[in-house]
Amino acid sequence: MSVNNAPTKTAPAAPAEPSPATLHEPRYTPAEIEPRWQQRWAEQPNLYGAEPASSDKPKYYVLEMLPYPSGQLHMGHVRNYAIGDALARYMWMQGHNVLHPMGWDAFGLPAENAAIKNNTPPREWTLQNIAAMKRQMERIGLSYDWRNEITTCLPEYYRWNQWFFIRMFERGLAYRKKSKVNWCPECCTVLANEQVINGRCWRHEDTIVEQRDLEQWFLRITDYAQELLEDLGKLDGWPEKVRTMQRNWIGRSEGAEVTFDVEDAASVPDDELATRHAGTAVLPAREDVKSSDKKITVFTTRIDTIFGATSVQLAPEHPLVKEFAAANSALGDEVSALLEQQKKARETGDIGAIEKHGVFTGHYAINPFNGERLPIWVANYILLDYGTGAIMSVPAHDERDYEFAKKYGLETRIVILPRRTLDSTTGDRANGSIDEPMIPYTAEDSLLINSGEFNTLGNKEAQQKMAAFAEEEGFGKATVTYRLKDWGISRQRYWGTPIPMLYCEKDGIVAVPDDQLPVLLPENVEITQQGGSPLARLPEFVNATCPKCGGPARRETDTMDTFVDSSWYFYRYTSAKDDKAPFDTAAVAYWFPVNQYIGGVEHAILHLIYSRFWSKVMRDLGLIKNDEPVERLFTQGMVIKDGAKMSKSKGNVVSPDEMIARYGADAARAYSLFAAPPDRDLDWQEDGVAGVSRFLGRVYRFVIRYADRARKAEAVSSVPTSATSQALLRKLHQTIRKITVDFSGRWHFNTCIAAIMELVNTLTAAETAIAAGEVPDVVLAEIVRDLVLLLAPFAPYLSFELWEKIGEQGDLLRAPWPKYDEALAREDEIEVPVQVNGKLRAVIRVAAGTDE
RNA sequence: GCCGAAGUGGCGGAAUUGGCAGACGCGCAUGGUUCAGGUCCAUGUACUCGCAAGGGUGUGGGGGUUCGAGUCCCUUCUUCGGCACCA
Repeated sequence: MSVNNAPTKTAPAAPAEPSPATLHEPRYTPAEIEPRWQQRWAEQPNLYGAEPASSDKPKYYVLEMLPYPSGQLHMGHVRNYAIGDALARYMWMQGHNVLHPMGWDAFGLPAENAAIKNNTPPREWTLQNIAAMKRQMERIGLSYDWRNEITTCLPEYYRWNQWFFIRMFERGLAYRKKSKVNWCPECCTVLANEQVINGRCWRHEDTIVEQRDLEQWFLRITDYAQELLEDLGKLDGWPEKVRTMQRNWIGRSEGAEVTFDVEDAASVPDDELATRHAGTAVLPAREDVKSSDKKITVFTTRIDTIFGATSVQLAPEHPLVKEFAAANSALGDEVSALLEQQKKARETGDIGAIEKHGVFTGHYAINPFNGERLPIWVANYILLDYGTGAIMSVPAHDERDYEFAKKYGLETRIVILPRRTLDSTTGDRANGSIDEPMIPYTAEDSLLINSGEFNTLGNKEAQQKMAAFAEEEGFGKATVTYRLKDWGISRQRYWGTPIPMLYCEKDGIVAVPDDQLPVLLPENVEITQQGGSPLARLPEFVNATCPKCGGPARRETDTMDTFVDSSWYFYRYTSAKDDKAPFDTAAVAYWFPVNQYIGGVEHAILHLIYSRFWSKVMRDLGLIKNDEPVERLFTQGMVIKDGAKMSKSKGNVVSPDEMIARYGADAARAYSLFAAPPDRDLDWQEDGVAGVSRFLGRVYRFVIRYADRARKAEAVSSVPTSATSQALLRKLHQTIRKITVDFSGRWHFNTCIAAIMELVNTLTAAETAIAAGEVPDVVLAEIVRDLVLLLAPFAPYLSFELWEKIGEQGDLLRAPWPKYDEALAREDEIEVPVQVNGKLRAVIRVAAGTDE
């Protein structure tokens, strides 16, 4: 309606009945109700406890990602836990035996930073934060089984990190090597590849990660690359987005390695040497030219194009480049420049955009397939850490090689043709017939030319035959390369699990024996921001005895990446008090896999790939039976305010405490479910919380108003029906159906809560009829009772309060979820629109169930 | 560049299978209740023409299939997320 004519408008205002209900009604006061129930729940420590494996209920393990104890819950946590809590409560009510645990990812850098800033020991700071956050969780009313709470920074937990580490060491899955590692100058420690995002630290998005040469401990996750990739196919309860991200991260690529000999320059006749120039030309095969002892192995996915190779390209850091540069300082300088460009590109994050530069080394490599000698170049776009750090360059059939060749005037040789080209030009393919504009021609469905005995083969077939040929001849083989690298877990920091290793002059690297575990993290450590492991400054920690020879040994002073802690924590929840083993294998066999895991998508390729790896290792150790830890994964969206993720730096943080103080925990958590579907980003609007709070108030008053009638209702065999009670029951059963169906998979809790709102709107609209006695007490009792049950997963405080008010004695959490009756939910008549030529012509009413 | 998700009122979002687009909530408007209000209640609220009855237009844009399209097909634009000289 238009609103600009208010004066003339006569409001229908059927003199609003002085609604007796509104006069002296009790008000909904969450500030009074919620603490009272919180107190009562606290007096029943086993309220949300899972039953043992002997339970006759089907098991259901619902898990939310454990938080880092920063000291403050934020709205992202509240949302995450509200989703999990609704599910846990629903599953209990559906008759499942539910494990719903919580713990603390308690090691990590912030504790050390806080220690420096406030002069508080990391342990104390962390434990205080845990206590504070636990209080917040209890205030929110989350249904955790706290009996199996874990805190990863306590020795009872981290000793098992050490135990696992030693098991992996024994099997060669943990090893030490010197290599280039990512160094965050802000964290003063090494980072895993997964913790580097566009060349920046995952915790410091403005800090460029440096490369350093360090000796570090690695876990051989690459041993499981293939299985990690394959088993993604089994995880159909995971979001496709996460599976794709992991697939990309593992980055499998099939191809071949081919080893090129490097020509011995001394064997080249003088007349040829005189004609050599800038390394742009391929030199023909010559019997009298000998190989040196140097070799270059290249990785290629297109061995079928090897006859088209016109140069070999090395990464600036390739070991052979160092040898070449040692004898040629001018080359050394140019290579340094190339390396500099590559580093810079990595740091700025657009390595794909830098201009290609290269330099000719003056050396030639011999193509083992035809004896041709290819100039060896160094190029800034070749990465040492992918493949072999060396490639064969085929300008006619690779975009990058083409670009490079064009810039430096290298030869271009066509060795594959589109199949269709050959259909029309059946005979001579010797010189090919690709038009210049078609180059680089990279299509896979093609045929070989100019490739000696491999001519006319299809390229797929050629790839197999050529790799097989290389293997027979001993200069290559088919191989698979992964982008995934081994997981570097050494951290030069204090607040983490000590790596349980010793260095003995006589016996070398020795594991700490199991009976000496845990290697305790010392408490009296001075923490500073200066580099180097803080533990190295504690002689009483460093100096140890070799368990093999009894002689002096030096203790490892690095600690483990905190992602080790979270890689297996959910197994420990099944038996957190076990002091003989990381967990009770029988309990794990009962509870695993986790039925539903809920957390943020930011862990898609950190925690979620590490923990899959860890599970597979534990399976191979014989500890567990399951191949995968998590059956279904749900990634909830972020909480946004004013268009940006809530963060202190942006100043748009909404504190859960403040929301709870103002509207109550029920309203805050129900709003976090109502404002958006859980997998999407949620735009926080405080007025919306007020709206949900109003709704809860309407529920409260409605139920209280009829609590007496509901309580006194007596079951009767036949209920007199009226149109009103029919309509109300229909709406009720439609609502039950909607929410039940949604819990089975779709999880659009926003529409579930909307459905309850609709139900309440329908009920309030019928109050005149109810007052007039058109709805029997039994019906009213059913409606009121089911309404409270429907609300229980979303607003537990209010539900418990009303449950008691309507005279129920039993535990609401274990009360059976209401069943819907299809017959009652069905509409008697439905309206069917009839359209002709796009115009609505009529709406006809037909009995429900009428066919088309 | 490649892969993925999403574009619907003033706002958050509904519309599991093609069937009256805008449920539910916020906001806003009017009225009532109230000493007061970050209270409660009622009614209205996509846009647009019209005093009204009533009409027209509408789900990022363009085309198509269909009696009927937010939904299916083709094409295109925009936003967000991931990967990226990966050989």
